[in-house]
Amino acid sequence: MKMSDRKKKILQIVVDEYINTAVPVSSKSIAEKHLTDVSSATVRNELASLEELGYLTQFHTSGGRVPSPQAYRFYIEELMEKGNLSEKDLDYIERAFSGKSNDVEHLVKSVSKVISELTDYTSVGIGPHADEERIKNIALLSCGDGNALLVIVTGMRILRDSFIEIPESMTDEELENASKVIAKLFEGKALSEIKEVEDEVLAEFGQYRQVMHEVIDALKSYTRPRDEDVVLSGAEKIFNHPEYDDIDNVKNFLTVISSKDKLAEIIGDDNDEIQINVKIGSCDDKEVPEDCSVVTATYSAGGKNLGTYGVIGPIRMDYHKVITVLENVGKALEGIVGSKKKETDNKDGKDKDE
Amino acid sequence: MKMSDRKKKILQIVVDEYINTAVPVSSKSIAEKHLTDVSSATVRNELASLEELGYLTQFHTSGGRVPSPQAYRFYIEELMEKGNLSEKDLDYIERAFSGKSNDVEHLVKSVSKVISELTDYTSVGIGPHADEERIKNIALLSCGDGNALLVIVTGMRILRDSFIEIPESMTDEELENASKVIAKLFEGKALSEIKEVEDEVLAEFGQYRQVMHEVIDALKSYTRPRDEDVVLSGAEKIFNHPEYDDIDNVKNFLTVISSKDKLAEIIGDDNDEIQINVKIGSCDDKEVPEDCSVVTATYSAGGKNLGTYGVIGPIRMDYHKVITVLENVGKALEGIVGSKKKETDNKDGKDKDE
DNA sequence: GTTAGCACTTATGAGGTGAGAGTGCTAACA
DNA sequence: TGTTAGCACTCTCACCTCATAAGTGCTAAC
Repeated sequence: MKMSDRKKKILQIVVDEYINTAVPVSSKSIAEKHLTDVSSATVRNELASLEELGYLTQFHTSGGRVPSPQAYRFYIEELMEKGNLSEKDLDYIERAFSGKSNDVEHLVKSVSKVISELTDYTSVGIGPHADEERIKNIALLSCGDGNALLVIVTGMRILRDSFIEIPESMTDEELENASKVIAKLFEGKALSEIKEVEDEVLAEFGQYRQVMHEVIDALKSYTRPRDEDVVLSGAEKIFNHPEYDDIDNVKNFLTVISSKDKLAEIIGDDNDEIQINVKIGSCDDKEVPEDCSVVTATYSAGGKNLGTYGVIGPIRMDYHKVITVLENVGKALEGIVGSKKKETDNKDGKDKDE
Repeated sequence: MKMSDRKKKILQIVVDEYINTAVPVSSKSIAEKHLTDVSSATVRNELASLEELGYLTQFHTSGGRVPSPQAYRFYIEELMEKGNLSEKDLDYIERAFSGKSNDVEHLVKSVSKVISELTDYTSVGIGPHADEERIKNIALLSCGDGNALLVIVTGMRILRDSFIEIPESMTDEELENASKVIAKLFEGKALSEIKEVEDEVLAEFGQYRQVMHEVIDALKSYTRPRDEDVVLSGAEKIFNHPEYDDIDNVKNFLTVISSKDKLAEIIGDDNDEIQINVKIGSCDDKEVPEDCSVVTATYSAGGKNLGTYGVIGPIRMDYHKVITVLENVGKALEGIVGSKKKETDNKDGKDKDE
């Protein structure tokens, strides 16, 4: 069966209406409010046929129709009317990101918060993979009790490990020297390259091979994603949506969002090439809880990955709003981080003397 | 009216029973299960009198009785039977804290997790005030783009700030020297003492006064409590308790626990001298949400504050279990951190050369 | 292809009922 | 004076019924 224009129009009305009201929509209301030139009976015929095509479902015979996941997908891809945010919202984004430092933790938190505030849904953010970050500085700081703190600074991110054990015989001065050597060795390297230079580096450290081993292990550990990189914002926002008047839904939802692992899984395996990715519960992705929808975007600026951010909420989500917010936040980030990047590059150019 | 022994006994039965079953307890069940030597009518008379004293309330005439907050308080102070944890639980605690590093973030997280797992309630932890921490090491690490990272290491805690701006004219070498001078200046000082030495320190830095200003500001900022210090564990655990089958209660609860500020307020203003502190919703503390109860303990080891930890849940809480867990975790921490402290002290002694 | 009309289905809410649980009170008893 | 049996009273809860409203599917006519 072909999708006539009228079918599309009606489907769009159903989805729009349902997103706004959360009430199953009836043929009568469509005919009265939106398609005044035909009768409810005609609409009814169209609805029946849309149902046959898999776009609509009914809870019970007399309950109006509700869009299926397939309908949402079609809506997002073809039907949704484009439009931008209000001045107020754009302003909010602008102000939120002005004067932010280049610390990745702050960035992830504030991006996540902005998205949650503007969309009125719970938002999740996960920082960029550390793999490709290049080491800017690295130091071993003595703690005076047989331990040293390993600090690693990269372009967008400060990493640190718990303490590293150092031999009792190692003096503060030796530690300092080791620190300098290590800094020289690793400066400019990406974390993903550590493995490749491992053997070479170890060879240089005859006496303090063990310390170096620990340092390398710590560095390698940062290429794995960490719980701390996952940020949640606006968990309480789900209560603003009537599907979460039901305790079981809340339970389900809360169980998922209280596990950073699960969140990371849901958000994480995005295809980087898709700018906006929509996963609808159970049908697209078995990690996404049933009855939930996840919309994510992976941001980057100046060729640098800035992490993946998104919104998690009911399938009946205001996709238009959410997608528009995600797009605009992306643009804003690109602008701000992009301009910062430029400054940095210039300075780097000046400073560099190799 | 005086509290006869029998009244106490009956009150204890009511509280115990209600904590276990969450069902209002009736005179009949008390007479049948616990006080077989008197009739339900007698119990009824006692219950009526306990109600008059303010220890019990009824939702409706035929609904059995429920303990009032006052009853819980009395129960905790006088009636509750003491007893220790099972071997299994003690083992769990033991294992959880073995091999932990002295990084405060890890500590707070794992303590909070252990408490939540063992009590089956949501747990909150807040790290120790940084005020009294003594600086062990401090460094400025160049990031190569007009910024430097300030890293501060203290005994129990690693602090770090976002980047600090440094003058363009400052070379890496100068920065390194400044870093060394700063380390010497502040080593051994408590964060709370920064203010006192501020002027003196600034005087030493003719050329790079501005950098020093930023460093001092950053240091001072750490004496204020920060959101990041508050940790939440087992939020989903509330669903294991029937009072949270009600959506409004869940909403209330979730709204509170998703704000780190609110959590800090609830947990934070403990009197340090009280080992275990119980706050019952609205009657003890207006920060604690109504219908909620918060039990906290402030831990310390070797004279060092280790933070405040606790449990938040329904007023009908298993106080005995919770308090026992908190006590045992406290003891375990004291043992472990205490022994670590000793090691550290010895080494410090060796190393010190002033 | 569209429409009016009508029978059919189902949710929802009001109203009623009986069982069950628990209490308060009273009068009798030790 | 404390304890008890007995009984009337209150309140919840589950269950049923019933009327209503909303919405559909189908059919026959346009």
